[in-house]
Amino acid sequence: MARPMPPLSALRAFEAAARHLSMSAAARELNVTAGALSHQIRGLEEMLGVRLFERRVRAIALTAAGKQLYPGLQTGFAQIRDAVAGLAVAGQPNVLVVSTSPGMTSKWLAPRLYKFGAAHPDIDVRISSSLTNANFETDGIDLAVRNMSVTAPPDRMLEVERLADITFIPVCSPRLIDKHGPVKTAHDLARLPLIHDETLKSRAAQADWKDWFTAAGVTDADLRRGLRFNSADHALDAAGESAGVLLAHSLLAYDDLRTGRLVIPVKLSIAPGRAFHLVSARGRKPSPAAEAFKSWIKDEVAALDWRKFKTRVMAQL
Amino acid sequence: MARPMPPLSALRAFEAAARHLSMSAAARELNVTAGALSHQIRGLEEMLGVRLFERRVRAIALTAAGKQLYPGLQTGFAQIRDAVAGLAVAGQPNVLVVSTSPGMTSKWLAPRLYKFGAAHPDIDVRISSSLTNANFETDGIDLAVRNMSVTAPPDRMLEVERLADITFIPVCSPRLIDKHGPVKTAHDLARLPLIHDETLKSRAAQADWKDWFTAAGVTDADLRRGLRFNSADHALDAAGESAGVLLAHSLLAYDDLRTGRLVIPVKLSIAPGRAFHLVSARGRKPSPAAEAFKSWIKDEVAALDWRKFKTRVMAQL
DNA sequence: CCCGATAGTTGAGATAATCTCAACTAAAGT
DNA sequence: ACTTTAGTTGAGATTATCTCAACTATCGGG
Repeated sequence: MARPMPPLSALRAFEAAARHLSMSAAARELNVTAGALSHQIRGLEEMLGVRLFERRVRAIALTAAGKQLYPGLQTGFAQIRDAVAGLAVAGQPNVLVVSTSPGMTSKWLAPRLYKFGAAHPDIDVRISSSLTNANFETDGIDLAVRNMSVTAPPDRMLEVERLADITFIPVCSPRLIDKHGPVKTAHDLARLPLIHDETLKSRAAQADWKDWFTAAGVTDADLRRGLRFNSADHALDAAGESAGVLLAHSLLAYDDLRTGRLVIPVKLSIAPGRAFHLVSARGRKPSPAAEAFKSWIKDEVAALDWRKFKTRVMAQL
Repeated sequence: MARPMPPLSALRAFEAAARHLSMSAAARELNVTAGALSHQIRGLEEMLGVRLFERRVRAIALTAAGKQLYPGLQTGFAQIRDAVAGLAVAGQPNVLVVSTSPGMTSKWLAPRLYKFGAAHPDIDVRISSSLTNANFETDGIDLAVRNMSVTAPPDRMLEVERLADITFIPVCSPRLIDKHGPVKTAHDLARLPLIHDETLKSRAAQADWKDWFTAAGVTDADLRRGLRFNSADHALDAAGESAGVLLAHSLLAYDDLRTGRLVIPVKLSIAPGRAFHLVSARGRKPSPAAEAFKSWIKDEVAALDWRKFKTRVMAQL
């Protein structure tokens, strides 16, 4: 026989009174009068058909039924409070929530965040990683790093600062070249297995292998073949595993290039007219944590040494 | 900055709508109009200062904030409901309350309970499903099926019987293999999207992908990526939908393997030294219903045919 | 022993939270 | 093109929750 659920406010009244073993203390906690709690609990007892408290004149004690009911309610209400409190984190002054793509997160930002942490031990940075743009109004984020067109019209709701221009460069594992023989020209490259990074493909025009080969004057490359990924980090990992040659964001490939895990087989690039941008909500006063982060990330970008990875930009798209 | 607690009825409205992803369905469950829920949730969003749902004209979807808030509320309200329900049935001789995890419930136990009902029509089995261990003293349960270490020290308050050893096997939809190409080795598997089942992660050491890849000799798999679930049934459902490859409990994956919805792409497993156990309160005379259930579930486990799903156990953790 | 303080209860009425209803928008289905 | 459906919104109705005041009875201090 299933009982109908009693009112949640009555259950909460009981839980608080059981925890304090005092109507008065529970009333203070819940900002109501002891009379309110007394009514609530009496009503609960009538509905459930059991006595939950033994009343003494100036004290209350749990009955066996009350002892049975209390722990599950205590845990349940605690979890509800924790869930609400967990959401509150986003508004805390020393918590900074930065939204960016998984590719940018795992291939460039995450490996550097320890430096920010060292420089600003008082600031707790949380990376909210998703393939779609997070919403400043609804998703509790403070800042975003986004891949956007450099000619995008201003959005009245957003402050946007250009951070790092994007070029697309072919990258592959040196082991791929060992396996397939020397690669000197775009034509040579066309016979390698290709990897396609299709991040954003459905939402915005992106440069891809077709653009690269066209700019290089190669018209007969078979672009249907090859692995396709919808996250740049997965595509870069596949390239690192010799799965093929990837047309990669230079910034995201940077660390793998620096370690030698990836090389640039043909030093020709295309510039799609896009850049990573720092984005925040217009009108919202930027917090010191957000200002510190912006300053730090600009320094990190400025500190990158591209001299060993220069390419000739064949086309400005 | 701690937010004041919002009204419980608003949180309940949100939880029901989030669970159904439908205002109409949630309204039916709560016996109110969709307009009532719409007002409650809008008020909750204003109070918390975040959007919890993205509104489409005839549908709603959770925002990131909504996804963050929902699980804790869902668990919290489930525990409150269970606590009230537990009070209702305690003491009824032909009611048997069995506590276990949602994964065990929906992926293995529930599909078989009709057999127990057929064999014992006089016994009313109630499954109390939660992610945390229920308490025999307070939660009104008669028996539990728990994932425990096989070397756990005896608990003076509990009778514990080993039921079914746990191995972790990689499983995925055959459609994932169709999409990504042949998977023959652990290295091959490393490039598939991963699914992480984080049930129990915060409470007990669990085997995970890191353990599996390490045992397989793969040291460069990127384990930060992939979907994460805190309930095995959700993880298995995602795997069935081709979201990736999951390191699953063999027992919980059994039915999906048997039907072919899931396959084992690389037949390598790890054995974490854990097993499902039957647990009851020591000192309490076991009821005939509990004895019948124990006997039945042992028979069900013994009847499983693993011949088609053999794997090589790479490591005993 | 008396008196004041304290904790809990109870009934009546006030307050405000919650709900229904109707009208609306706009996408989906026929 | 029309109908159906899901969700939203404002206004007003309903009812759950609350306060208040009066009460009971124990406890502690003088």
